[in-house]
Amino acid sequence: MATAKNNDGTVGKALALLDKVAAVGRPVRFSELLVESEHPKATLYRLLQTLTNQGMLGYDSERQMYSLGVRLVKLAHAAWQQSSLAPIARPLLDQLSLKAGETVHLGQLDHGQVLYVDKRNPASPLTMFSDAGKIGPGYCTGIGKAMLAFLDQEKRQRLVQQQSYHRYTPSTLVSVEALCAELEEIRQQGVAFDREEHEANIICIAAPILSGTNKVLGGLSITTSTTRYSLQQLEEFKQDLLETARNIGQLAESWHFPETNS
Amino acid sequence: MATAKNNDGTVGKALALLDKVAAVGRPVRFSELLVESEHPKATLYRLLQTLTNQGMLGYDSERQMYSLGVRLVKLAHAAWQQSSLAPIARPLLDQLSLKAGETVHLGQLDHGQVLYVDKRNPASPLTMFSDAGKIGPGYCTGIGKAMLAFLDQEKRQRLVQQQSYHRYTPSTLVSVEALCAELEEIRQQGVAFDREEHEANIICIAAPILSGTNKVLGGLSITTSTTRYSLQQLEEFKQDLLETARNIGQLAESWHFPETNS
DNA sequence: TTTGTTGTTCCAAATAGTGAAACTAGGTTT
DNA sequence: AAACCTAGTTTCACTATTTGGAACAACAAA
Repeated sequence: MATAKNNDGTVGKALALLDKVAAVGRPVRFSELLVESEHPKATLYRLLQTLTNQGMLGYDSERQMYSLGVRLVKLAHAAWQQSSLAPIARPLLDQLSLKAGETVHLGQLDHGQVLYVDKRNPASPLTMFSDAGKIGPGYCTGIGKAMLAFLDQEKRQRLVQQQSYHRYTPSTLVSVEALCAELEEIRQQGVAFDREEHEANIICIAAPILSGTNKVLGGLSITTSTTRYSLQQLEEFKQDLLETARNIGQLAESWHFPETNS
Repeated sequence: MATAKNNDGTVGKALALLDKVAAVGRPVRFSELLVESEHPKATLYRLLQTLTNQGMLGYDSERQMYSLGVRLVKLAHAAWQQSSLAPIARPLLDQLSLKAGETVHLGQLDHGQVLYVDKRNPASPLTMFSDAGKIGPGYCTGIGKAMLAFLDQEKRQRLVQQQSYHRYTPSTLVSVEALCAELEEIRQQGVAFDREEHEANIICIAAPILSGTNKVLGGLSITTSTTRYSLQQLEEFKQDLLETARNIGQLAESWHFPETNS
């Protein structure tokens, strides 16, 4: 849940508010925001006004509803392009997904969670949880575990502690100890598996994307369902997966690379 | 160029700065921002700090470079989903693009320009933010003209005046008069054509998406190249296009609908 | 009309933002 | 190695902005 504490003055408050509107997921009334808000009426009101005439929020004056604004979509386009691995990795994702014939995900670390930044699906549309901009848990997805495993001790420790450990399926790892052991295993194997830990029947194999100095830049996975592949069969993609991850890392290296967020 | 004047205090300044970083399009140094900034060093510095630890900017401490942050990508996902026609229109776009066998664009109006919010290309499957979030000119694209044509007199007048009228190709309309005449024509026909006005060899047919009260919600186009279709042949899609646009309008109606920005 | 919502405006007090200037850390020149 | 840049960070007194209680408007329900 942890979104931005109120440190950075007005800007912080404004952005927290944006998050709140985003979290609601639909246009929302002033009063609805007010009850959950810690701000007094007037303050909240002015905050909303500011955001609205900045285009970060949209306001439907007939229905008196606030929603996220188009300016965000524009900004995000730029963000996606310059601050994610996605544009760099694009051709390589295409290639990998084509070769494997399965869905490929590209993710980055964001406060211990996985932020999916791209996805490639060769035709057969499995319905599952993902799309660019979506976030997923770190402790029970292939990409999440792969990234966590290769962080340096200190960061890893911190992030492992702050996972929320909800038991999505019977296989979900729900303790710090279990996760740490798993991460150790992953470090040895070089790849991580999701053994239906997040969603029943969905399995994947994942690898971290590392910089030249072994900083974690992101993660890459091949996802499929148990009706089509077994975990053993998935392992056959290991070499291709690792190679692609390595290539993406190198490409990122030679370009620009904002390291992933703690 | 016109984004946000410095009215709304600190938040406004912070967001303007975000835009600036976005505009550069690559990671950027403090000093580089400083020379273009009207703020004194210290102010700019603190602004950047605030944005950075809010996750709106990323900071690479080794290279001392700022770039847009991942938080934007998350927010945008939500924005795209709740504040654009895209999620509603999705299945209809699929259908239309499949039927026509050509690329389909979905756009909304944003300060007189076209904000593309989705795209469907029958050959290569979409990736979300790669194209969503892009902006294009209003006066020389199919979608742009279709939307402008169906605005009410007053808004249309204002937006037509503030177009930038750059001559992209020999066919580009570069005067208020020419554009107004064209818009009149479009209103009569119900659809707009892009006759290689924005890019050589690229043509399209476009229709506005209207609400029940005839407010402009967005626009829809089928794009192709002159090597494959003539304008006359494109016109054959007119009925399908109009029907899809009508359906999207109705769907939007029955859900929520932030009207497009002036 | 009265009462109850919900959204908007006021204004004195408090807070947060400002920016000149001082400082620090690397690197370059003399 | 001392002097001198240049780029980035911190300080601090000053001031403009933000704050929020309370009053106000607009509208609906009783």
